[in-house]
This record gives sequence, structure tokens and C-alpha cells, in this order.
Amino acid sequence: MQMTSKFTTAVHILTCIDVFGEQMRVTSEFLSGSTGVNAVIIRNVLAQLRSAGIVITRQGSGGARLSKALNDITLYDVYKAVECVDDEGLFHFHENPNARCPVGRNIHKVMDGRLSAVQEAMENELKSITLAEIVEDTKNIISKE
Amino acid sequence: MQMTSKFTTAVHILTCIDVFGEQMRVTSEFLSGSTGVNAVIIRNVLAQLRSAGIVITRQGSGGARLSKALNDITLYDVYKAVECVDDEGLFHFHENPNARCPVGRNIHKVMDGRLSAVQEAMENELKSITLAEIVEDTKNIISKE
DNA sequence: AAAGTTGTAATGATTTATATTTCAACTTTC
DNA sequence: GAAAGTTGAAATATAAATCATTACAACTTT
Repeated sequence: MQMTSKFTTAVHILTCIDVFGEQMRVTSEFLSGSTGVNAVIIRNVLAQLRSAGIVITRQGSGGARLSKALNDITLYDVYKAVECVDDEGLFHFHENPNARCPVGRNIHKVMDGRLSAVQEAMENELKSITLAEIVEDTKNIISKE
Repeated sequence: MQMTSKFTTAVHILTCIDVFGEQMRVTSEFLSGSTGVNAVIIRNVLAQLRSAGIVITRQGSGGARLSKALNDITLYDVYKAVECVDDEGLFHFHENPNARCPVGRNIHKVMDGRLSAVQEAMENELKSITLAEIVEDTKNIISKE
């Protein structure tokens, strides 16, 4: 199992918008070139980031912009925006446990709370990381190249 | 994205072995009935649990047994046993970032450590939960039904 | 020897992820 | 206002992953 690569793609996109946005229009075509991801997928990711209030895009004009400070965007916001994990949760329960078996009819409720806690631990860690630090590190590396 | 259901299936299996193991042979056929999961899949999961030193099974004789105390089996052990997440890690990087782009050639190393930390947060939570508690809760619920 | 079980390989069905094609709607520039 | 470039979005294709199923050899117990 692996998280959709739209997540790292989205972080890459946002980093590019900040790094290049002042000098040029950061179009889906440009982002496709930088990420190696198909331009239509880029537009889909941008649409999700837009729905989440993270970027602004407009038909025709071209070029995405951030709609918040990097400090106010956490990896969790990006993770939610691109729907890495749906309402069903991170863990996938086998669907047909046997209700006539005492274990089968109870295992779900016994595990549910604990699995939610595990997912929450991961999400809390994502909340602790901001795009500001990602971009700062990136710029530092670039300036030393 | 969701974790393979082999994980919850494995926990279900281990719970059944403990709950029913003293009164009967817990065969893959029986476990298939309780979980609603195909018997061959059950045998595959049992094979993985066996490789991890968690259960004992033998050709012919039938019936799986635990090879450790429930207290010494954490959800992390089960998660590793059934290979929920492979060596690539929980997060899947888009594969072809452009090395000619300053962001493209650095984003991976900027994110890697942080993504590992996120994964580790999840895994640490899994390590904190033992099968002993899962089985205890299950038995408590059953006894009150 | 018979019956039941595990181990495992091979195949199929379903779902999901990503890429691709296509085109209408929009903006800017000439 | 026409041309060029861009976004938004639907439809389709390809590839990979997941789970189920079939089949059968190896093994154990009776």
C-alpha cells in the first residue's frame, strides 16, 4: 500500500509556485515539466488545492498562486486537499466478518477506536510540518548549489 | 488509499486462535468462515504470520497456534508481518521529477526525512497496542452478550 | 489407504492510480 | 475582434494492486 503520489506532487507544486512565482507564470505545463507528472493530473491536483483554499487559479490567464501564507499551510492541509485517505479511514476492514461468530461480530468495534488513534497519530505529525519549512530547506539547498 | 485488509484479517485470525484454540482446531476453513475471507487468502496470511514467528502451523495436522504470548505481539508486529507498507515507505513519490529543475532535483531529499517521521509516528502508535488488549476487550464483550 | 488439511502456484475479476486525448470556456495580446 | 495560450473537465486507456478462485502436491492423522 502506498499513498497516492498526488500528495508529493502537490507539495512539489506548491514549492514551485513559491520559488518561481515571482519571476514567471507557473502554469500546469511548467509544473508538468518540473514534476514529470502529466499536465492534466497537475490541473486536477491544482483543482483540489483550489477547492481547499490553498491556491488560486483562473481559466485563461494561466499561472497558479498561493492563497495563504506558507506558514499557514501544513502537510496535513495538503494531505486532506488531495484526499490521500477517504472517509473509510486509513485501515481497510475485511468486509464480511461473520455475525454468527462471536469474534466476527465484535472485532470491528474492538479495533475501530484503536485504528483511528493510529491514523490520528500520523495526521498529527503531518499537522506539525509546514510548507514554510519545506520551502525554506529547498531554497537553502538551491542557494548552495 | 487504504491499507490491505490482510491487516485486520490477521488480527481477527489471531483473536480467533486465542478465543477458540483451546476447544477446537482453528483451521483455515474455520477462519475463512469467521472472517468471510477466502480460505487461500487466510492461508497466505497465516504463512506470513508464521514467517514472522507469530503463529505455528503444520501441513496436514491442521489448526494454527500462537507461538508467543499475546502480550508480546503488538499491532506493529502484525502490520510488519503482513507487509502493509513495503520498503518504499508509506508515501509514494512521483517518480520522474525533473533534475534540470532546482525544485525537481531537491524536493525528494527535502521531504524524505519528514515523511519518514510521519510514518514512524503511525508505527509507534501501532507498537503501543498489544493483541492482549484486543483479545481482552473482545472476550469482555462476548461474555456480556 | 482414506479423509482432511496446509502450502503454493496460476489465473481471473475488480478496483484504483495515472496517463492520455479531446475540447469548450476563458484571458490576454496583437 | 481574432489568434494564441491556458484552464476545466469529461471520456477513455493503461498499468498495477487487491482479493477471489481453481487446482493440486505434500503432509498428518485415523
